[in-house]
Amino acid sequence: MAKAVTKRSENYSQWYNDLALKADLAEQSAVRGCMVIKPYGYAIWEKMQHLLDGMFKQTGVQNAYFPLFIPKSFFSREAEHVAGFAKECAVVTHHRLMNDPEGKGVVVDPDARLEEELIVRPTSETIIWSTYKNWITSWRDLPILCNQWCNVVRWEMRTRLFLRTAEFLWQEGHTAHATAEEARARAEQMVGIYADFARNVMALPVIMGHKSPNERFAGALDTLTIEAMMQDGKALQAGTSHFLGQNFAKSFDVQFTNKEGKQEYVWATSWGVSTRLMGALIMAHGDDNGLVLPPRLAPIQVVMVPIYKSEDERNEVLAKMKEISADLDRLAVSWKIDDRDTLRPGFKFAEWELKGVPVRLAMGARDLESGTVEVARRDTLTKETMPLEHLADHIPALLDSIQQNIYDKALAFRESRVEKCDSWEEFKEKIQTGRFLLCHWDGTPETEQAIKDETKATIRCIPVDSYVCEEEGRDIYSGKPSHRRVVFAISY
RNA sequence: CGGGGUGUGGCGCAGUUGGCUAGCGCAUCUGCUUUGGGAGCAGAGGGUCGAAGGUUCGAGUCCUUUUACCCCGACCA
Repeated sequence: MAKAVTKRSENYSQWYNDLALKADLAEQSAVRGCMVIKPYGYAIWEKMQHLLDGMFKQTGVQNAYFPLFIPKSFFSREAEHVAGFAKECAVVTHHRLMNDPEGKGVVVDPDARLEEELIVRPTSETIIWSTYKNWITSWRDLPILCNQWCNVVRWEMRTRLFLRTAEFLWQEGHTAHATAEEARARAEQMVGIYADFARNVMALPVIMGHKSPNERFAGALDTLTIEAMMQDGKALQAGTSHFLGQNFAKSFDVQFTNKEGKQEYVWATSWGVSTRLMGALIMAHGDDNGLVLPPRLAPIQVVMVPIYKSEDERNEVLAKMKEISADLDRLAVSWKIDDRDTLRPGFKFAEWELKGVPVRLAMGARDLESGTVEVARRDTLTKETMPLEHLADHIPALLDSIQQNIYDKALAFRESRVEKCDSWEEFKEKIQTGRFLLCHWDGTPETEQAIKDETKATIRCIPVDSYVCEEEGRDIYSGKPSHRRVVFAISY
């Protein structure tokens, strides 16, 4: 096991990469742009899946599964959608291999060319809407509320663990509604769930808002987003929810008979979060000692490290730890006793810190004598010795306090880097220092593009629940009139 | 696709104007001592130096070709 990760302050991206590797979350695969998610990383992802899935189901959403392959013709029905994804699609052209006639291994059989190429889904709107067409005839069939957990492929030029990989895991929800109002409400409801999940489970303060037309999903009329600030002050889009209007219904001819007996196109939404959330977790909370997991997401909430000199001592400590673990089971706290005999305590301390386990209990001869245990918390790296008797009752409160503290810390960090800005000169300078700048914008794509070209900054969102600032002013760049401030930042 | 960089045991690297048996740290294995913050000592194993061709008495080192990966742009959750 290597020593500590690269210092966060020295090289942020290297720190990030180091952390993902050394905390045993994931590694680069030999396959171009692809990632292997290791068991520990996957355990965290599974927990995210489980919690989100529960939240979806409470709103009536059901899980389903649609094919990985999309016939090329489906894909090209919605013009804007194609334009948005065409440049990053993997395409299946053949269905058979053969031995190389010249004996150089295996080659693609030229006779096995597909009549119609299949696109490996970069997102499933098209295949799903071609299916929904068969499901929907009457207003009684609506709404349809489906979600799928799956992988998608986007052939990115440059990739980074979790943040941007050629293949990634996500959930995508696709709903069909009888009215525009209902669809809009659903899109808002789902982004609300994402915000709730980010804030209360991931301890990630996010800004909820609308995307500007430039940043909108290809084919959407409105895109809602949650935007988080990473510890380098850059923005990360952590989840999106789209109001698709009738675009896909029209492209795939999905109509229903309404209560008045008239044919109408259905209204659609889609929404998703991906394994990118894992990247957000690392970048928002991690420190120089490694990952910091919010207790509600930690696969292991409490790790116990025995300290001993003899076999007898070892058995005695482990027996006490078994007792503690029984209490923790009753309290639904997940735990692990690290009884590996080949590693020394100091090593284990460092390793579990690297992995971000919220609470560590250490117990040795000293504690056996005095009936105590050492309790260390990951978020503050502080330790205290406390009597064994009331330990179990103390743990849930401690986990809550860690959860809250991680959120508060991230929020305070963001607050310290969000500011209003009304001068273009100041903007150009400040935006490069990792800040969210609240500025006036004239509402035109041209202005946003010009700002992006000059500074790389984009409108992260037009906020709806924090930093809302409806006031008259002048565009930071063009000087034209504006009615509200929007959030500008450089993003991942 | 444009600009820059790197390929040497599992990982990270050194290798001088071409020279003798290719080296170091980490990791691995064995033994003993250790164990309350990433252990110490002793020993051992592991390499066709990215690939192909060339120059030379002699190439990790020079030349040509090629390939892979990384970083900075364009594209993006």
